[in-house]
Formats: sequence, C-alpha cells, structure tokens
Amino acid sequence: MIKRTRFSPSPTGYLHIGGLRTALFAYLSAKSQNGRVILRLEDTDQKRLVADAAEKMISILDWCGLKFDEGPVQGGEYGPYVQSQRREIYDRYSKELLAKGGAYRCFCSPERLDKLRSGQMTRREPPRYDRACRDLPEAEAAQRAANGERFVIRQKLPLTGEIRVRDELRGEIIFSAAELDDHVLIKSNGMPTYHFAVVVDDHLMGISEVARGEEWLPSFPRHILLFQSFGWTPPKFLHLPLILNKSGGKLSKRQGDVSVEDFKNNGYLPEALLNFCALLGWHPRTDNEILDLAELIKVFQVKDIGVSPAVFEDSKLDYLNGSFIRRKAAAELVGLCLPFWQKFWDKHPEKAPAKAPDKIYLEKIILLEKDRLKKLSEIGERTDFFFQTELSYDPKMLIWKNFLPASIKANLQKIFHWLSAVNEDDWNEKKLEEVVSEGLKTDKLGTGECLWPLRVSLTAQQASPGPYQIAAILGKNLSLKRVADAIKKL
RNA sequence: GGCGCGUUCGUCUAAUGGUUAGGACACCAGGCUUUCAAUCUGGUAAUACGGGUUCGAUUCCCGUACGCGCUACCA
Repeated sequence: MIKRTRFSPSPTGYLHIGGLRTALFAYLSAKSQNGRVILRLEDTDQKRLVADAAEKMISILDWCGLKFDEGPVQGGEYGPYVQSQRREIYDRYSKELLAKGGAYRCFCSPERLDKLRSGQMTRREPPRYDRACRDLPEAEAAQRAANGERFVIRQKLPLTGEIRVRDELRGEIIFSAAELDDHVLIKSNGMPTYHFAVVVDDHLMGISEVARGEEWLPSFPRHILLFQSFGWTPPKFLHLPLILNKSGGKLSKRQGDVSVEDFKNNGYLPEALLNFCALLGWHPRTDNEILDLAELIKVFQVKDIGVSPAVFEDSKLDYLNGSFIRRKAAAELVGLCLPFWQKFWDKHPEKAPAKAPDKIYLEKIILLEKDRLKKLSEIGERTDFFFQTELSYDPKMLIWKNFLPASIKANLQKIFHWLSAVNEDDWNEKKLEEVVSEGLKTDKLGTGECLWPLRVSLTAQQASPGPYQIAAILGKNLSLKRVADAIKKL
C-alpha cells in the first residue's frame, strides 16, 4: 500500500519554522518511501482566519521546494482540500456518528458552561463538561433540535477504563478515560472542530501516517476513539517534539525571526532552512549532515526521529546557509543575489551603480564573495566598492600596523608604478600578482606593508577578498585611479 | 491544580548493561595568509538529582527536580 501523509496547517498566520519542520517530516516520511504528501487547509475557525494567509502559506511552501501531490491548488481525487468547503461531508458523518451512539447533542448555553467552569476552577477541580446532556432521550434531543434550539455535538467518551494509544515515536501511552471530557465535535454554527474534521478527513483522504506537533498528544486518545466509533482503522501517528526558543520558551514572532518568510527575506536559502529543520529532532546515520532535499529523501527514516524538544539556535543555520551558497554555481547565485543587491541600492542610492551592471561582471564578483557569504542579504554591503567610482574612507585605514604614512605612501607609489606598466590585455589576477611580487622582491619590501594599503585603496574595507582578484575585476583604469586617490590622501 | 511528554557538551545530536561517552555548529589555539573568509590540525566542554535492579548503569525501574504541552463552540 502506498504511504500517504499530509501537512494540514491552519491559515491563521504565517508559516513558521516549527510548521515547516512538521511539513518537512510529513514530506520526507512519504517521499522516502515513494509515498504521496497531501496539503490540506484547516480553516474551520472562521474567526481566526487571516486574509492572504492561505495563499502565503502555499507560496512559501512552494518556495521551500516542498511539492505536494494533492492540495487546494493542484486538486486530487480526495478533494476538496480546504475544510471549510467540506461542510456537507462533516454534516453527513456527524449524523452517522449520532446514529451510531458515538456522539450526542448538547444544548447547554455558553453561559452555563462558563459558570460551570469557573465554579470548578474555584473549587480547584479540573474544568470539565458535566455531561448534562449526555443522557437526554434521543426523541427529546431531536425535537429540540427540530425546534431550532442551538446545540453542539459532543463526543460520547467512555466513562471509565483506560485508553491505550500508540505513538510511533514514543510507543504506547495510557490515558485514563476519567480524565477525558466529552468535548465538542460540531460547533453550534455547524462547523466541525479540529478533532472531528481531522479524523474524518484523514480517513476519507486515505492518510496512512500523521506527523503533527506534540501539542496534540493530550487529545490523541479522543481521536483514536473517534476512529473506533466510526469503525475506521486509524493511521499511524508521530507526535513531533516542539521547537523552543533560546530561553526554552515557545517560538514566537517577538523573539525574532520565526516566520519562513522572514528567513527568506533575510537571505537564507530554502535548502539551508530545510536541512536545519531536518536536523532538529532527526539525524542521519552517517556523519554527513549537509543534505539538500533530494539527499534528505534518500537517507530519511522515521525511526531516526527523536522525542526531546529542540532549542532553535541559528548559528548552525548560518553555517548551513554558507555551505549551500558555496555549492551553488555563480550564475545561479547572481540571480539569487540580485534582489538583495537591489534592496541595498534602494536603501543607499549613493552606492548604487550608475547603470545596471552586466551579468558577467556580477558573476566575477560572486565568485570572489561566495566563500564569505553567510546570507545573501550581505551581498550589497560586501561588494559596494565594485559599483562606485569614488571611495570615501579614513586615510588611517591605509596604514599597516605601525608603519609611517610616508612609507606607506612610498609603497603605494611603487605599486602604482609597477601596475601602470601592465598592459591592459594582461590585466588579470595572475599577471598582477606576478608583477607586484617581483617588485616586492627586488625592492625588498614586505607583503603586509604593501598589500594591505593596496587592498584598502581598492575597497575601503577592513576585510575583503585579495587585492589582485579585486583589481582584476575593477580593470586597469579604475584600479590605478584608486591607488592614485589613496596616495593623495597620505 | 490535574493529565501527558521530555531531560547526554552552550546548541543540534550519536552510542552502549562494561567506551578514553562519538560527531556537527559555536567557541579557543595553531597552519595557510596583507585583511576577512574558505580550508586543514588540535583543544575546552555533557550523561539533572536521589534511590533501587545488577558483578557493573549514562543506558532498565521508581521517586524528585526542572522544562514543555494540554486542560475552548482555537488549531
């Protein structure tokens, strides 16, 4: 039988890193076994819906590279894949459940329930529905409903005994029936709650394995019981450990960037995000941890997932991002960096190039920078000197260690002299290095006292790639102009 | 409060009833280097606590502590 998993977010906000990890594990679990992954939108709480959230969620999942086999956009034979469009289905099955005795109508008013709950709280009792309507005669309940009285449908749970459920990661978990209350399955507006919709949909959509957050563990027995009331075989369940922030708390927007969209805008690659999420609670059998989606699919195994919560700490994410940047070809990186360059130039118009730089020029720059880049968003700042004609900087920057300005000036003058002699056709990294090294040797000059000021004169930066590489890209005219400018400053 | 889940270097994690408790990131030191990266070499650093079981426990059991989750007509 083909494995079918699903990711079913609620479109009440942006996809965050925890959601991405859940999606990824569902995805990997299916894809590592040639299964299918389904995307389903759980929008049964109309009050909490956020405009555009569904669209954004779908597009960011797509950006991440997670391609679903069935879902709201691509359709499929088990649709619709949006719960709010499945009301008739839930209606039908709630009637069936009522008939089977697995549920009952409850006419209690919200006011009564509030009072009940607050009374229980003050008496330090666990807040629980008192099952007032559980034993209403069916004829009476049906009559009241027919009269238009508002009601909800509650699950009729066993009063005693224990409920044994199996989580694929933790093994058997035992709950006491007495701890569970008859929670709402169908709200008074006719919409199902999560508990009902998830069971009906997972069954109807042929889901064979559910990966979801650990926060669902407490309601897990209810779901199993519901499957049983319908006479359905439940799928396998994996409750993934939660992801915590650095201080051990819940991941939240206020703590910084948790939305995948933010990571995208800050220059992270989807490969790195996916790889990082995979490593949160899962580990490969081999020592190689740097894996893109295709590689993850190859080595992923459900049994390698751990059960303890993971703290989200982004230094490793930066490392992975750098690794994936280094893996990319220059041409592709240029395309990826372009929006970030543009953003930088928009913010610093004085540093923007006069005319749009050509692709070849950008590729050369990328080749120099890719080893140094941790995030694509750094590209503008790191490479600004490539696009300006005039550099402004403090002349002190040109000074190497304790050298005197006069001797630095003399060194730059020599370098200027040597470089001037290079033919424009020979102006390349190798030739420049040759010429300067030769000059240093004959004049018995140290490298630091010459190359440092040379590099600063070309870049106006404390840290950058080497001067030969930069000069080669800048060209003879601009390079010499910058050295001349530096000499004037001293 | 009740119920549930969890606890190995700072972080992500591996391993085993007997190991010098392994790897990765970060950090530190060194090599390469004009700088910064990349890269290479090395280093610091962990089994929450208390009881059992056992010849032996980090591993199995119990308890405690701590953390997290749930306790809605939210998901």
